[in-house]
Amino acid sequence: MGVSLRDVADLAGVSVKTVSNVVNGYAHVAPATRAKVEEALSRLDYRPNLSARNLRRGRTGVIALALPELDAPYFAELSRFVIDAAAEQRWLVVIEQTDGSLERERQILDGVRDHRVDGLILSPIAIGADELAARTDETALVLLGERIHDGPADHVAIDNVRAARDVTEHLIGLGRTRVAALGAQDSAVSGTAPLRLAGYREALAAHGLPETVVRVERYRRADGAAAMAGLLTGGDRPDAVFCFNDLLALGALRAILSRGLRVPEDIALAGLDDIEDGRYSTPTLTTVAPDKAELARIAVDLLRRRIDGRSGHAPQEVRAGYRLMARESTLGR
Amino acid sequence: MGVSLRDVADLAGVSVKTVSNVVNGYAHVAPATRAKVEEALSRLDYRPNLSARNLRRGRTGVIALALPELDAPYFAELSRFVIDAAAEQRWLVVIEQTDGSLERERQILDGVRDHRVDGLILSPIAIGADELAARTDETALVLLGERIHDGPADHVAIDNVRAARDVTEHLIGLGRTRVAALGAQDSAVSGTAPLRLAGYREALAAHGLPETVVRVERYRRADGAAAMAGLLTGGDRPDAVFCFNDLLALGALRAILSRGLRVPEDIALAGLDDIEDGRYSTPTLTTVAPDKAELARIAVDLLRRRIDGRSGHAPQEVRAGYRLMARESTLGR
DNA sequence: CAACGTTGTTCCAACGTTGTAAACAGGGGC
DNA sequence: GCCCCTGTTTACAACGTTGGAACAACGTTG
Repeated sequence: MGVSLRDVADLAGVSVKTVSNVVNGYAHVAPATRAKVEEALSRLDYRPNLSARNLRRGRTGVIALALPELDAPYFAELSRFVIDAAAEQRWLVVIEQTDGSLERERQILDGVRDHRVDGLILSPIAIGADELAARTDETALVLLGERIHDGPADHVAIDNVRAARDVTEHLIGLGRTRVAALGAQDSAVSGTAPLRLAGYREALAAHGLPETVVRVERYRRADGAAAMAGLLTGGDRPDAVFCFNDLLALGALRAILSRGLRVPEDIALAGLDDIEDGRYSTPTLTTVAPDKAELARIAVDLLRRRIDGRSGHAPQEVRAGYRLMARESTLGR
Repeated sequence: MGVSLRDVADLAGVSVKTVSNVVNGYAHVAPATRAKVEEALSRLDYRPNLSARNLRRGRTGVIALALPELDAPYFAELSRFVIDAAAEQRWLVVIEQTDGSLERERQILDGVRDHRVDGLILSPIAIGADELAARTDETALVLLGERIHDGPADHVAIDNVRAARDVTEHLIGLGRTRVAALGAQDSAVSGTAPLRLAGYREALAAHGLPETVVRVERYRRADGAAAMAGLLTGGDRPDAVFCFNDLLALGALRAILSRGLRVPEDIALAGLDDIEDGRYSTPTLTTVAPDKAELARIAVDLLRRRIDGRSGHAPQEVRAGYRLMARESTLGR
């Protein structure tokens, strides 16, 4: 093994505890002693053994971030911010991928128990509020990016309903009347899809326009392309499409362009997430930009409070900001 | 704290060590005893405390993956595979982001996080072979995606020179004669850029064609767009461009299209990495597809060997496979 | 100058686990 | 009936750390 407190203590000619005190910044250490110890510390290049420290303190200094898939750009971008925010608390972040499967989400929620992590930030897809409420484990938990009403855990997200309504209003504001929604899901118990759908419906209802809703299995480019292709072969072609995330929109864009139609002239297109790809597509993609840094910061902050002291008992519900980013895909004709 | 071996032992009426033996699958435990213990284990829902186990065993069960930035799609996709491959070894993966800064790479190599991780997979950008060789830390290390000749550590990558030559040959094969390379770098001591540049040069030289090399600061879409814009305002417009990664290519694509030029009719375009974005851009992007799953698997495997037993002493150099993916951006005219 | 408080340091125990070695029980061979 | 062997179980120590009690040294106060 490496250098231990005992080694340092021997070299400095003091007790192990004194070295520990120096390392931990305990106040009452004589300057001379402190100097001796610090000299020894740096001579030996001492690094605390964190397994031991954690065993003693009952903490691991590691939190888990569980999300559907790391290679979806939105989650990759979000992870980056979470890692950075966690680094400020001197936490390491391990990433778990659920693939959106209920199985995996259960497993992770459950497996958090083997004391490997102090807390968990979960971006749930499949699991329901009731099941979450029923969990016995007491590990700190923060839900990210989904709204489980009156949920059993702290939760941070943007206002999905309002964001969806804003985008839809934007499309309607262009003068489009056949506005489709792409990205509804059958399975999602409590995901964001129903919320975005609700926002879409609110906007259409407010203008007395008819709904067209297309379902998808997952939220990848391929799903967007396939769904869009279906929409284009149908009789009544939409003149605007709100995709529930940017990947779907980019897939849809591809499907539209490859059929010789134009965006935005023939079909205006908008997404949600503001992934970087959408800023460089042709045309660039109108979208909603959640404040990812804020989401991450809040999530880590909530987790810190839960871990530190019981931060009040009632689960908190925090909203992060977002901005509508109008780009080429919804320019007026 | 949670349930410990002692609790289980008390309930089962045996010693702590016997419970430990059952948990660890030790052979010589009487069936009756084993049954009793297992009953108690499940009654109490025992989970081993990994801090304690790791302290005892001198392992943490965690490896670090250090890469420039998680939100570059290539690294996000790669991370996914690394996490999956590590999961098979029952390792958790913590991700560190270097932002390609020498500072951060040093910091990570040196402080490999105290004793927090058993090994490190590093995708280096800035650090040089000499400095790597000089490192004192003995944590297992595998380099990923870069070729440091006769390096001091295990290393896995695709054959960047050959891959770059293949792409360039492909462009030349279309009948293009003014083939530019986009993505050279001044700073990189030993990055992939010089290797890709070398491959490009080999191909051009073989056909007696002139070189055009454009440098970039970093490998993001914005850099590709800016560099391409520069290339287009110059006098002698290229009729084909090999970008050193897909992000650069997508940025370049945007720059070309926004000037009213066509791809591939006016300019054929190819990248390298095979990120998903390039499969859905319009036109779709010709690229080299490194076998990311294989890269990850090999990296984890090399690391496992280093960690387990001293796996021979000579650093290994392993090549992963790749495929040229010809897509719309290089269709014949 | 004795009692006392303050400051600095050490000793001991404990966190939960597992390797080592020793103790123990039962069975077979003499 | 004794001994040894095998199989099973246990006691103990140790991994490196830190909280708390104990203790030593010192200066202050009555």
